[in-house]
Amino acid sequence: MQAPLEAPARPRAATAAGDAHQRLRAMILDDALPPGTQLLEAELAVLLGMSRTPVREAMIRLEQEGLVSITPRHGMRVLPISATDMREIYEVLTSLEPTAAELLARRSLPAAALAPLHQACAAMEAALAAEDRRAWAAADEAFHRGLVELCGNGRLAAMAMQVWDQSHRARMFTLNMRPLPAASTAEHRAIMQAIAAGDGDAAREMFHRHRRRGGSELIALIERSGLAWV
Amino acid sequence: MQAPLEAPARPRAATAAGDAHQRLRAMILDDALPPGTQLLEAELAVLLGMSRTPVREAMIRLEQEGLVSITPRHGMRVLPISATDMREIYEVLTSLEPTAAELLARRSLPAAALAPLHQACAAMEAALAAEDRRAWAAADEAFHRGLVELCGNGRLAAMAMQVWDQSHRARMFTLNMRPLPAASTAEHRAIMQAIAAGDGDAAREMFHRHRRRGGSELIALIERSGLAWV
DNA sequence: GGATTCAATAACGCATGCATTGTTTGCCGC
DNA sequence: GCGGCAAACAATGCATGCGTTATTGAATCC
Repeated sequence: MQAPLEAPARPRAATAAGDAHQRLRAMILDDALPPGTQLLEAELAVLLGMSRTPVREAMIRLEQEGLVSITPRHGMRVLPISATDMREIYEVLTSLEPTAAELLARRSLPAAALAPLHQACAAMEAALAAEDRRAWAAADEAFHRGLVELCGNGRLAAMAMQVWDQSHRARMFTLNMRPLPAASTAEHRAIMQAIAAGDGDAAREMFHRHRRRGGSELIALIERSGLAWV
Repeated sequence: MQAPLEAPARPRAATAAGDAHQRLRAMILDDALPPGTQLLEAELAVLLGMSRTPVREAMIRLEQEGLVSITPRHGMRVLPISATDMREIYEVLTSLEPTAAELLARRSLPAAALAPLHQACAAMEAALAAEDRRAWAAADEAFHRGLVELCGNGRLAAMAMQVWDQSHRARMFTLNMRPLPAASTAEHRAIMQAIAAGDGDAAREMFHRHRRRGGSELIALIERSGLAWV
């Protein structure tokens, strides 16, 4: 986990540009390239073992995804997340995810289609019992990803995942600063049941409250731990 | 308005890539490059008077904005908007914009800051009286843009504008197929007043109903006028 | 001593060339 | 005449080179 800043060897994408995008994105989310890191095109080209052209294309994608900023003579800078950013992100999620829950509930999918959500809930409960925060976070992510991906609106899903990614590091960082997320786990299960029952209004409402609570907790944590953060 | 497919002369961006992005985006939204249009990198390079490199970078941006798709040996294709796309887009807007209205209402900005919205409302009412649909659409866009830009959440604003752009052509196309948007105009005014009064709940609720009605009207129109559209 | 200007340098944006790879055309067998 | 195969072609993805321009550092002036 403390490898000396090296490009992880992954299943290569078909193109060097796609490969660069995936690998840089992974390195940013894993904190292998911590916030504030500045890298020039040429440095990235060496790091990734390719020329500047595909690196540039990857940088453009990462910039549009809100993970880095590009400044002409200073290369690419991994963006930190401030308390303001977290507020924005949670406002967006508080808006989009309850909508996704409502849409999903109203889709009346066959019960089998909701299996990923059931599994995520179970994994969350198991992780809570084992007090394994990392496993809990993974299950939480699986739940939220599954929810937006199943809701039947690809644009909504892509947007939710985009801000979710932006806040990934902050969630990982605060994970050990929070009490065990017992309430949150129970809320997921309740939302799950409302969706399975096809109760769109309940699913939306419960998710809304879930996000409001979770968001304010996280933002409070971040503000307490100092600004200009992550 | 029927120029023979030529790059419009605009205030040039600092870089050729940025210039290409702006110009292509404008040409797509203005229907100078109609949906389904396929253009190879080399063709775009000639059209825009630059080499393939900056064109490629512009294409990547446009693809991430959901305006075109890139297929390796077939170049860039201007994406059409189907009824399904419109449903997705309006679901996203129905989620994000009421949130923006609520956020804006709760910001209690000085009254002067809401001037853009007041002006947009007035322009909409004037256009309605003059039965000028094009002017009405412009004012409508100004209102919605102003709303999300003033709400204090840049991410939300960017996301809303992205899907707004995606549906621009469809709105323009259906403009003359709809009755004069009298109800919609009145709703904007009412939302405006709720925002000015700082009543977040009312603003959100009214906007929610506004979008639901407008969305279903538009989708009905599109479905009636045949699929695989725009 | 500190600020300013000019020159050297470095990074970038773009153009271009090449190898790769998918597509298409033309030919052959049926 | 039609389907299949092979060769030519074309578009792309990437590497590379160059001109432009911002930045840095050094020398000079106040």
